[in-house]
Amino acid sequence: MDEKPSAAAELPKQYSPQGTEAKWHQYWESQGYFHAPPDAARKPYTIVIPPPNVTGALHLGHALNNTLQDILIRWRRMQGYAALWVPGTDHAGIATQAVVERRLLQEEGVSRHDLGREALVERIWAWKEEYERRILGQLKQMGCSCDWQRTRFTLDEGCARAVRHTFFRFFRDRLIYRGKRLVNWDTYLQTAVSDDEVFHEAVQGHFWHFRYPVVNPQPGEPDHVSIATTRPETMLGDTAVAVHPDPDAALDRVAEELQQKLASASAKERPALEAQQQELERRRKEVLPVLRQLRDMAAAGRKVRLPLAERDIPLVADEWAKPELGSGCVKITPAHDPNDYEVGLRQDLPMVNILRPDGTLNENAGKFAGLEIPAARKAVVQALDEGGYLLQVEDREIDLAHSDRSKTPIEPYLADQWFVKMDDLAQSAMDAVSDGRVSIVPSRYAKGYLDWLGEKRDWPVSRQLWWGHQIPVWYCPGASEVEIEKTFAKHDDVAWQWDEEGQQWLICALEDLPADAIPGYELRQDPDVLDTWFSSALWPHSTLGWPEKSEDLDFFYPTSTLITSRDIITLWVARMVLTGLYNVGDIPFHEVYIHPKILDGYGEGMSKSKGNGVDPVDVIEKFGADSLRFGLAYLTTETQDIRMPVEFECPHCQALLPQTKENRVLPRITCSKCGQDFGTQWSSKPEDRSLSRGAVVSERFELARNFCNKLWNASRFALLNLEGYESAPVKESSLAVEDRWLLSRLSTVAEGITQHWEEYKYADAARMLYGFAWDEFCSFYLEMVKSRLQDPQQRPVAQRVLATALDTLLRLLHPMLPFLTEEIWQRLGAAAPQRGLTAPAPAAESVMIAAWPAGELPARDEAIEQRFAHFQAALGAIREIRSRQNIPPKTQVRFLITTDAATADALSEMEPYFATMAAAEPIEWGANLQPAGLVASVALPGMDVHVDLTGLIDVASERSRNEKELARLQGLIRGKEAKLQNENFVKRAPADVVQKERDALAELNSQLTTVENALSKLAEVAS
RNA sequence: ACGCGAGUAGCUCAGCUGGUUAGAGCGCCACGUUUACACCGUGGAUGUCGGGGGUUCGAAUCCCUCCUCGCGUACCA
Repeated sequence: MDEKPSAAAELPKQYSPQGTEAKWHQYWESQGYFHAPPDAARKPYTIVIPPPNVTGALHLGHALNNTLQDILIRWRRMQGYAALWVPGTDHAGIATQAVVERRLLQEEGVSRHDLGREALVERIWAWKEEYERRILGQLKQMGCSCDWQRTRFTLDEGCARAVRHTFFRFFRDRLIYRGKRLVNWDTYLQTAVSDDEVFHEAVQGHFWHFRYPVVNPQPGEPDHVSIATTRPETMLGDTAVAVHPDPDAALDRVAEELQQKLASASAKERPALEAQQQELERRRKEVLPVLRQLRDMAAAGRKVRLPLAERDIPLVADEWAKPELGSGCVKITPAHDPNDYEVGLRQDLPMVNILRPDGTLNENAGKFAGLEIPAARKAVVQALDEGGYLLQVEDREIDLAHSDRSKTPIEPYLADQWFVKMDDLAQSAMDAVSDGRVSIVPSRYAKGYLDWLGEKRDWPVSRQLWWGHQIPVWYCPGASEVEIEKTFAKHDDVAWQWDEEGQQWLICALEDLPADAIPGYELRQDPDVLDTWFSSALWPHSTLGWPEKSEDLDFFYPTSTLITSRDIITLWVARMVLTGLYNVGDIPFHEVYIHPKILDGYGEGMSKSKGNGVDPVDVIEKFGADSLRFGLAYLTTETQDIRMPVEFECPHCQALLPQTKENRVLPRITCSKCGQDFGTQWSSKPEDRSLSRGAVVSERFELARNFCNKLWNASRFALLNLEGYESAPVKESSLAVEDRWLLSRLSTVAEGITQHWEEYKYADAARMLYGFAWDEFCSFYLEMVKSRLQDPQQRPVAQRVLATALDTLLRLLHPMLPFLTEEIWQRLGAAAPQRGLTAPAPAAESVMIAAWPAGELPARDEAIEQRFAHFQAALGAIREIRSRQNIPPKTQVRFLITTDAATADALSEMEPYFATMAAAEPIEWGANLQPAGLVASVALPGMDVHVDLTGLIDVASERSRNEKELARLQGLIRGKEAKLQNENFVKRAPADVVQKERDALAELNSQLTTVENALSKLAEVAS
């Protein structure tokens, strides 16, 4: 016969995600499912993507972040919300410029200054185009259901307008100001960076002790002061030496604190504290008198001689000098140290800057001018030594500040910068979280947010870069206020302030001003750009149309949830809250969910520079996007970061080679299996680059891949058995036990998953679906429905339930496994276009827009679930006996179950399934039955299962098993008895708990009897 | 130094509003090709729940303390 193969028959045995994924993404896009216009008939659900930096391609951290967002968006969309997910990318000012500059230098030997501003920015735009395309492509490959029509970029026109308006409003409201401040200076990139762009790293350094001579020492006075530093070259910028104004009181306070500590110290801590105490006493005797003298000398306006610079600098009395440390005196370099800067302000000291922006010393450094810092350091130390000023050098580990972007040491540097005043803005953002308008999940992260904002440190927003939003301020030194007013009187989009420090007008405008805007003067725009977080801070409202009036903004703002990682809670989340409140008058989002970080197998964060980063596309190619998504969701628990051991996959033989700290940065690796070489991301030489590249993957996605395959095959089974399917309402009475059980379980699971999504319990949801689909749907339901599908009488109902159950399961799985579920949904649609039990209806054209399961199936039926549990237990017992007795799978066994009448009744209905699932047939079931002949037994709560072993028994193994079981039960019984004999327990524990223990004991005793009986029977046989 | 998190089976992790006989996946052992699936099936072994103290009738779960690891923040003349 020439049969036409059905769609189902073509299904391969293994699910292969390659090919199907791109197809469905295209389909969804062509159907317009991703687009979410405002829709008054629906409730809004909005997420704005944390825009990935266009510095490079996405890694697994992004994959996690975006998977979690897509799961929520798909789920809410199915629930009927107008679910909008706004995609986009971030220009990442300093980071991107640094990457491109480095590239230029490496490949063309060209610096930004060689190229010029315009050309460099052009190059960065080209880079941005390339990586934006790559990033958006990656997101699509992952299945992200963003509204792609709304794709935004923090440097696009809309964002530029939002930035302009915000800056202008800040300026007008005097929330933004310009001033000389000590900033973190990156001498490599030649820009200021914020505290948050700085990381600290311990390096080996030295601690130098110098002496500064006292000018004209009087008899009895010290002739020098001793100071110490880790950065000797800064002494050229010293403008004072400080001593504590009341060293006696300060030392007393320290002594008192020490005393307190000692009082509560453990024996182990005591010696160290006592040593400190002794040191303090020594200080009192030896150092304190000198400090008193110096304090008095400071009060008298005395000076010390600064060597090399040959300047006289004052002794000042300031609390910053700690009498308990070092010599008790400290050099003050206001222009190059944050603490000294504060002292400088307090004491009204001159601030001598000794650096040029490029990190070389300037003319203030005298003969050291032009040297780079390391060279200057050496030269200064040598000169001091030669002059007899060097007292001592110690080796010391120094926690040195580095720029996050250039990885070079940060120099504190005095520069003109723009700042945003944080007082009220920060307070508003704190209030929003304190009063619960914005809630942070998990809540423990709220503390860091509040602490950080609580410091209310002004936000330095200017960067000496070329890639970013240029500061919309024009300088005009000469004009009078009258002239300015005359020019701009009719413009409410221009505001101005007098800059006292710079002796010039600062003119801020919404639209660019021409250089000749004020007749007779030349305006010059500030060349700096804004901190990249300035535009990111506006992201939730700028992407929805602000500052224009916009339907989108009205409908979708505030957004629902922000999903991000913990390291940008302050940098980004806090600032979005404050700008949202300031610009729009409302919070930007109701909830912030903070997800775990992905670490490698050694517990280290993933990064490009470490070489342990994983490209999600590698994972997708090996395991499929659904496996990537499910695997990540499965690992997203509330407290644990995600440990992800990383492997290279040999491109020749597919062997997985564990990544170690050593091999992960090699340009070429030899496969230990096949002996062939392959390349890595570090390959740069032509001979390495020509090798095939080994993908970097992790075996932690195998669980998800296997799960997908399992689902695929379960569906394959269903589809193979849906031939001749016809939809019709199914009467409840025609349902089989397993149908009712499965439907009850589906209802329970649907509720559970909904709850988990509401609470961001990704791992719980994934585990629940994994367990349900594998252990219940596949291992039990499908096995049980097999025989009914063979029976023409029962087949139609079985098919209808099967189609409906699979339909529901697919919808529950879809947010996590969009591609696989769509693939099956479409095939299911071909085989069973109308589905449903009470009122079959045409299935949705795509699972993506199908309704989220809620209340459509019969509610949970505890009785049937209980009954089923008995069946599963009995079946398990028989299988266990078969296995331990080594009974061949095809050999039929007979069994007997003693249990109460109700359970026996329920079990007897399941008779056929014992035959198909355990090759076992019942002898009898009921109360008070005694097994005749030789049996193997398992005692279960509420029932004993005996399998007739005539002619089969392996006595020895049966005996040892039973003896083990006997001992186990006896142990449990002893524990329970002890508990129940404890009067306190019986008296104080709640009655139901006590009763539960009594019941459990009775149950255990009955199990024990069964085992004892079995053993005595075995003894008879043996003798 | 302070704050947060973690320490549960060989590995990676659930469980922690106190009351089960402490679970899962991988790995391991045995059996198995039963017509959806070997990316599979059936069964099994494996844990003084980091150490010590306390609260309680009862602690993996609460409190104190110590140890180890990770992260964050601060300071370091």
